[in-house]
Amino acid sequence: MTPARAWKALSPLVFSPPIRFLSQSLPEASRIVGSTPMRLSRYFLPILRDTPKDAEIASHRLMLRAGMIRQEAAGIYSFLPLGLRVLKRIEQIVREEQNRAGAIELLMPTIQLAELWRTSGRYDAYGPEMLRIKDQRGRELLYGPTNEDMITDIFRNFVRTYRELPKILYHIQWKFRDEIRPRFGVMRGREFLMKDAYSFDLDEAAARLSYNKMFVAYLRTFARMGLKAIPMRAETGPIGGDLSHEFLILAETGESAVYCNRDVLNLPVPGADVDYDADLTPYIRPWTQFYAATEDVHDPARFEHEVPPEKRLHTRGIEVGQIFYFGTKYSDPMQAYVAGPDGMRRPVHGGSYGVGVSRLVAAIIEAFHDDAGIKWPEPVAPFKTIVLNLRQGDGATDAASEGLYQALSHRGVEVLYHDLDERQGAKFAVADLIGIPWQVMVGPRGLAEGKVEVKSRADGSQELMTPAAAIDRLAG
RNA sequence: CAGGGCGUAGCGCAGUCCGGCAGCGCUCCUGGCUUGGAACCAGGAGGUCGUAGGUUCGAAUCCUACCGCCCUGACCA
Repeated sequence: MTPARAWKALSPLVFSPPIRFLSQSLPEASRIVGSTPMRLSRYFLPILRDTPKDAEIASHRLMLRAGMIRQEAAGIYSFLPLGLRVLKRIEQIVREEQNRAGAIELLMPTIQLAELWRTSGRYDAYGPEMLRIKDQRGRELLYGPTNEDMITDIFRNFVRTYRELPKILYHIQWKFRDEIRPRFGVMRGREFLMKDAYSFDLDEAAARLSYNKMFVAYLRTFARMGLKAIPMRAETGPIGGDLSHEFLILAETGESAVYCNRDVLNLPVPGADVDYDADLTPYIRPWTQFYAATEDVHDPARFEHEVPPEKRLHTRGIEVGQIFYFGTKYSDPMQAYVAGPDGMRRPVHGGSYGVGVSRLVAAIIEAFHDDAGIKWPEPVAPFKTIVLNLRQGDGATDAASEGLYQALSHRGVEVLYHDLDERQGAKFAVADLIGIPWQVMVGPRGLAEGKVEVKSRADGSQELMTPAAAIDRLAG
């Protein structure tokens, strides 16, 4: 049947309902996974009242208590519904900024052939932290700890000429590194979700442009999550040069000691309108002109010479991203060559750019929490608002809460409705623990004046307003 | 991997030294009474004491081996 005949075959009668269905479901479908409104009585949120003894740092403790994760083995976790929502939000921000910078998404498998790693010479070089396995035919496989080898293999199979450059390819995939000692929950798990991008350019000068794109994309990515991530000069390994930076967020519980000039904390982040095809150095230079280094590369003499005493900041940080240029490290042994303008084949210059997506969930909590629980920045929060019915079972309160929940849902607000038959105190505690940015408290006391109370989890400020005003505020 | 510690109910723990009915708090279930920061009262459910072997009339407890998990370090997103 041709498309035209198929069209005619559908009578208006049967055709119109699907159209209406489609138009209604489109906004819904365009949302990210798990982003629908929810009532707690139907959700799966296993809150832990006591602190599990295994959890030492705040983020690990809070993720377990808030029912975000469950440990399956050392360094291996299930993401429960609430945790998955946050993970997906972070992933989506990373994705959007990669796309904005011109990177192209693909998806490589978690399992790789040992043979591939032998062609790059890394199978034996990589240590015991690489999980090596065999299939039933005795074929040697491995659970990928990274994907440079595979992406280089993909690239060399399809790209022959400099005319197709530059290219930045990325994926967001689970990886496994059999760390000697996993710890701190998903902060340093063995299995972890990572965005890794790989750039391909004809020479070092071009590679530097790709590097700059990722540099700017990372500034934007972390800023969108509410984080102040500081690029710090990092060790470049055997390649040398100045093209490697680690992005760290400052936190007392961080694993690295850091030294920097306080002024980097107030530098501007490029806006969404940044032109990635233009010269990006004006955006980058301010970030690299100030001293900022982790202990590995810290130079005390330089630090004291370049940074006035009152500007010196020595604290700890959590690495959430890393970018570096590695030249022809993989393209040489794997013969990933392209023809240049002169017709001569030469190895492409590569770089790789990682973001620890699952680690960011924990890192954000380290940056945003208090004694009562998590304080999610809105862009990564599992829900934007939580409606607390303070007198469950009371007709007027139930009706007002339900109405608020429905109205917020219809306005597209991601709302969690706490409709369990619990006392207010318990509901407040849960709301604070799971860190939803806005709490709307609906109780007899406020309703007597026709008001509900909107509370900010971030700063604790509260405001009485009519339900209609609350809806406008939260939907705005 | 080295050093240290821990495996007893869903969670947190006592009991192990000195072998003798498997306990406490929270959670959970039922009912009552309550209602602005994890109330209270009453009743109830829930455990192959990490696994295997050994000693013993008898093992959570003593012995041996193994497994798992956590902490510190070196390593790492």
